[in-house]
Amino acid sequence: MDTLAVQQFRKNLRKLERKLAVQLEGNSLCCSVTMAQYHTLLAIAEKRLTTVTELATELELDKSTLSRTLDGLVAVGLVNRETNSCNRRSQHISLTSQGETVTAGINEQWNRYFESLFARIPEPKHQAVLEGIAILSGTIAPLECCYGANEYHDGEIEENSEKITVKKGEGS
Amino acid sequence: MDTLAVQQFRKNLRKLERKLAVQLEGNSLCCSVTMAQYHTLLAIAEKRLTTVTELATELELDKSTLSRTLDGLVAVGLVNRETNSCNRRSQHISLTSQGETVTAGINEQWNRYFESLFARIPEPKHQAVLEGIAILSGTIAPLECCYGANEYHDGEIEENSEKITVKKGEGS
DNA sequence: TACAATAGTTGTTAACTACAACTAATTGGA
DNA sequence: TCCAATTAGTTGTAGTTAACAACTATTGTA
Repeated sequence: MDTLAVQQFRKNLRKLERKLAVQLEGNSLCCSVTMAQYHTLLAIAEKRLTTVTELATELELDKSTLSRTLDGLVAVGLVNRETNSCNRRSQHISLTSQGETVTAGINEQWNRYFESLFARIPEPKHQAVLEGIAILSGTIAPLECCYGANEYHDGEIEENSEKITVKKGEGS
Repeated sequence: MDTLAVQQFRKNLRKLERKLAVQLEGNSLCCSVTMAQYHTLLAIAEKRLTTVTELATELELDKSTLSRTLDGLVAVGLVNRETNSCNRRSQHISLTSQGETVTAGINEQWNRYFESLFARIPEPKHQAVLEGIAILSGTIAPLECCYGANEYHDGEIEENSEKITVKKGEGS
């Protein structure tokens, strides 16, 4: 795997990443659920009956983050959150019937979207797209902190600032 | 393209999306730039000399969002932001030499990461991954609002709430 | 019983984003 | 020439997503 191919791959992945984030996620609100809610609904639909901790592990999010996402979904009646009577610390999380309807609807919409997307890709290339995403999604592992080498900024950035960000709305 | 294949594809893409967002982006901070800054630096590096509007178009972000991302990068000396003397409304945006160093370093790190990632994928599958991402990143188009059909929630969600979210830190 | 572990929530902070309203500069007519 | 429209960018504000730390409540264990 030569560096040039990796460079081009990174560029494409970056583009894909931005498109997923900006073009698709940006529009998710119009379907009445936010992207976090969408991911959560689909994860619950898959498990059918689950817990906060299990969902957080599945989605690789902090329990607190998930707890609040569930707050929203429970508040609008898409998710049930019932104390487990066998272990009153834990909760049964499941979709309400309305939640199932909405999740099914969202699924249908996205299926249509991706069907129309594949319709714009030449038939012989379909397999590469399907397989490529499957392999990649199964292979990506957490990036270790400053993977490989980080010498370049130890003496260059740190001396200018503790943190490369700037408080908003406080300057001047 | 049958629906079952699309379902599986969506599931994988969703997994990839989460991994990119949570596992990789979540760790980007430790490399001294945030993910938004990283995307912006790379876009500037590609253009070499650009403007706020051009960058915003390229990254598909609002000008105001980009303006603030640039604030941060300028504040730490990675980006130059100079008024264009020919048109004093616009600005020349470019990397400082330090910005180039940092960007090159980030590139190197990510190249190493992806090289190690490809090392974990069987050789004959490399082409499918490269091609699949390239095709997909070139094909994804904006999702039209409630693409296809949205009948299912017009009478089901709206009657329960104006918005499927809940104000945080204000309830009871 | 006291202590540790587990499950989940709340307080707080921060990054990222868009939209609306704004300033400043430029362009194009009347 | 002067005024309106356009263009470039910034600032105010608010919403979504997320993590970390500290907390309550419950269960398990020595």
